[in-house]
Amino acid sequence: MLQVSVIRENREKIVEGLKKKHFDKAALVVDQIIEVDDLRKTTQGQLDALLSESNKASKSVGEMMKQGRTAEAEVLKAQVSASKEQEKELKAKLDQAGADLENLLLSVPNMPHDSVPYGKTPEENEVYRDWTGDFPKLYEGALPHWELARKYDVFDLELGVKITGAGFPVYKGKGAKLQRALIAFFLDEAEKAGYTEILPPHVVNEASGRATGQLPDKEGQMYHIGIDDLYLIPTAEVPITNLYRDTILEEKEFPVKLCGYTPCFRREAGSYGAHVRGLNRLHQFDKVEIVRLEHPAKSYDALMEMLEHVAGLLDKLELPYRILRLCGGDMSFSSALTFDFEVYSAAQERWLEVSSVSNFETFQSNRMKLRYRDENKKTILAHTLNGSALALARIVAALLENNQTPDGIQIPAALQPYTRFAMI
RNA sequence: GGAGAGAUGUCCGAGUGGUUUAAGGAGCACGCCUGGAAAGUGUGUAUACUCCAAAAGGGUAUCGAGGGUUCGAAUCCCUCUCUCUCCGCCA
Repeated sequence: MLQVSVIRENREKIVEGLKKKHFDKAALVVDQIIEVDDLRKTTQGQLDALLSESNKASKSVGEMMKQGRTAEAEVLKAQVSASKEQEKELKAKLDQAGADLENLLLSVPNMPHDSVPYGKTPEENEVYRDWTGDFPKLYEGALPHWELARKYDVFDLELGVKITGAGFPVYKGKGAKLQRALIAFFLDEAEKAGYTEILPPHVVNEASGRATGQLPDKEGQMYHIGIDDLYLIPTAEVPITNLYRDTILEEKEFPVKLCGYTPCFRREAGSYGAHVRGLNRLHQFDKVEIVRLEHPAKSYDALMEMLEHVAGLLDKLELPYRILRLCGGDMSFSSALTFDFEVYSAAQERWLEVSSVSNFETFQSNRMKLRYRDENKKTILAHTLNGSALALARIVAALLENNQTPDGIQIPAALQPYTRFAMI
């Protein structure tokens, strides 16, 4: 959520920037925001003045009563009573203006960073760092991972359908151990990089979903538990970032670096088709997430650091990857700048998105009231960032496919201490 | 699930309708004192919105949340949320 003060001061720049996000109503909505905010301000001024008078009068009533000047007190009482109606009206007007303003602000996506390329579709994303190494050469008869799963019995989608539904895989034997190994590996690497491990709840309340930007706009993407009004988390970003909702940090507490493993639940409504076979798109998958809270002046350095952390993970797993800078049209609603990591899957002959690293600047912190106190004791919104480090299912797909040999599937050296087997 | 108690500032804690402008204590910050420290002592120490060109300084709201009664509510009433204790159930 953008701040009204920022919108007021940078109207033209914001309208222009939001074009990148294809938010066509930008000019109109920005004008509405300013108009409603003006109304809110004048109304509050009127109400405050009225309340101030009532408060003073009430105090006088108390004094008069004490001194026994009851007749005078009664007159004053009647006066204050009379102004009540007007107070009520102004209060209602103020509440309405506040609600209208909130709704307008919630409808505006984050301002993209200057470096974000124009473009609408994933094809228009910019290749930030291409893969310069070799691509795996597979032997004759190499299989896609869903065939490999059958051959080596590492996961079973049909069993998942039986007990839950489509998109909920059951991992088995070495397949299950591989999941566990990857989670432990990713968490250990994050710890080495200075991230504190968090194991949060896997369901969150509405306030949390709102703060990180999943609600109200992306309601249909999350599983909702109606009986208790809770949501299954689509990513650990939601509970972990929300640990700091309604918090004022001291400047010296930066940077806050957190990581956590959670399963992720996504309804993925409407995304069915040729590219969703096997582990490519699931309703439940495992992921280790890194989250950072940063001083605004340092958030882009932090973003680059996170980028290198994720790159390091893929290097250690010996997977070919490239980094994309997302264009305005492919970025999420709440992000200011996003880099995606894609791993090349040789058997499918396509790139698979395995990580997304984003700077949200103040978009989330404004919604969640996450601030810090600067040297002048002023409270200022912090910047929030997060990235997948990494999402498991597609990493598993790529590992199975790229490392297959006629004798089995080779486990990368870095992972073997965790799997305690070298081949599947 | 049943019964009871409770929620006050950074923390502890007083406060049952009007100098509460939230007592007192602790913590923290700055100063005095000291050779230095402790002790002592003084001052300060919430958030949001808003007025003012800015600063200084005002106004309004906030005692778990929302509503109500009243000229006036931390205090009385209603609804909700959460926490604790005991019992029941249970990994």
